[in-house]
Amino acid sequence: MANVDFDTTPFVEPSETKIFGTVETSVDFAKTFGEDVTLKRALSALQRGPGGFYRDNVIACDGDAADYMFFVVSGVVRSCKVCESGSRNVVAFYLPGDLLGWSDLKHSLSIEAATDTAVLFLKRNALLFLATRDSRVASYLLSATTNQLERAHEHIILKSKSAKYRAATFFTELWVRLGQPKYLDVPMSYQDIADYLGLTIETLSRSITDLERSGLISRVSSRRLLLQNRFALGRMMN
Amino acid sequence: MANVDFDTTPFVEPSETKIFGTVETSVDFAKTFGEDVTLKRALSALQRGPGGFYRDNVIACDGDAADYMFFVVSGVVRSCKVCESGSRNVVAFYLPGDLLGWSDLKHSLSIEAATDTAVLFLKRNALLFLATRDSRVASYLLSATTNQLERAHEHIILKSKSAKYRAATFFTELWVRLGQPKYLDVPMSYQDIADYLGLTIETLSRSITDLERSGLISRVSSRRLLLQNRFALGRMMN
DNA sequence: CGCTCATTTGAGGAACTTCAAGGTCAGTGG
DNA sequence: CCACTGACCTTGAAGTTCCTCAAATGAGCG
Repeated sequence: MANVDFDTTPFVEPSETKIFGTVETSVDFAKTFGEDVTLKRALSALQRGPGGFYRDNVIACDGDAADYMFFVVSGVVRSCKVCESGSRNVVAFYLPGDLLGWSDLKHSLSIEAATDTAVLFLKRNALLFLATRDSRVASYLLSATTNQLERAHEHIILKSKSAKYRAATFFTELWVRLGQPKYLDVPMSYQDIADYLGLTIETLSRSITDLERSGLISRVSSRRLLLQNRFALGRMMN
Repeated sequence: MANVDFDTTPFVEPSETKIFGTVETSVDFAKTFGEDVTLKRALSALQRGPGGFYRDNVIACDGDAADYMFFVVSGVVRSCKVCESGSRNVVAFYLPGDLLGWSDLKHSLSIEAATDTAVLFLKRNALLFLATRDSRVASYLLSATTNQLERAHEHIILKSKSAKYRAATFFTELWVRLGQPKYLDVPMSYQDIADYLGLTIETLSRSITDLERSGLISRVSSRRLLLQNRFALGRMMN
């Protein structure tokens, strides 16, 4: 795991950053709940943002009051823990459409932009209150948490596998989450991935080289991969 | 990780097993929701059981339809994944008061008794429907999942630490979950713990010996430990 | 081009696993 | 009561995987 310095660059206002849209993002969130106008209005009432963040900007610190939850509009967000020794664990990556920041009182993880991102801020009290009034919101929140719980369980299991298998699984699942594009353009740094998988960046690199030699993936360019034989990846167990 | 055979012993009826109470268990669950009589009645209407299980009995198989959720009344339940190679991952332990089985369609993990247990079966449809009618139920479900999500995140982080640290943390947290008793009577087998921590049983054993030599814990008897210096455990990082 | 930062590669060492054997304890039957 | 058994835990020695440190290569940018 890498020794990292916190990047404490403050919140970047959306107006400053042309790359982040505003209109479509609200729609993006609301569309999860269908076409109900009242609900849409209630949701946009409690949102702030979207906030734009550059890669490695800190969105919320470990220990901060958990007043807000975060809805990813674009880019990739990571949640991570840096321990005294300086080693870092990336606990999860969040893609557009994901909602994060479930802790009650304080965030127990640092929430950071893994790429340039746009993030919607949702006041958690307001959201939870809304859930008590509208069961669609409540059931959305519940299914969001259970999905993330399932994902976390898979992550736990993954961490007991070999380095090569971890890497292969990571890229395959990322590819699926990104909608199975022709080429996998890996959005986050290899250091982030290594910290997610519990490997050093060197071991990750060697694993990728290894996968390439086995003909399972190929490197089109630095961060652009081609998954050659998705099923062979599955067979390569433990 | 151990090569394990599935124990497919079927459901044990409560009547057959004197060790599992019946009356107090319903109360145990209902008290989570306070004294509301209607709610209590609704909850007990959708429960089946409590079912008694002996150690290593399978409560639900990986792949089974997820019709029921499980509420632990007594004992310890584990959820785990056995992969083709025969290695096993224990993903979580559930203690009395915990609710598990959140997956939608199919369970993706095997749910088993880690000790003799009593488990309440709750029809998931009914429970989810109840949540749409009573926001207290909805918010209970949400807080249960977020707690487990937080626990899973800590588990993920733990799996990147040294063997000694993993063992120390495990025993400390178990001790806390069990209400900080004088002696820690470890309820599950060392094999279960090793599979939870992603270690072999040998490495776990060596780690415990190591912790004992460091004066951090001592073995009172085989499964009864005394946490000597809880704070030194925290300092012993990575 | 020359800078910086990210990634790759190599060699040696540490941590964990594997394999094999021994020890402990509770239950069982002589 | 004591030997026998089997399940579970502990210990030792050798092997493997991954990490650490160091250096080289490659990519992106002014």
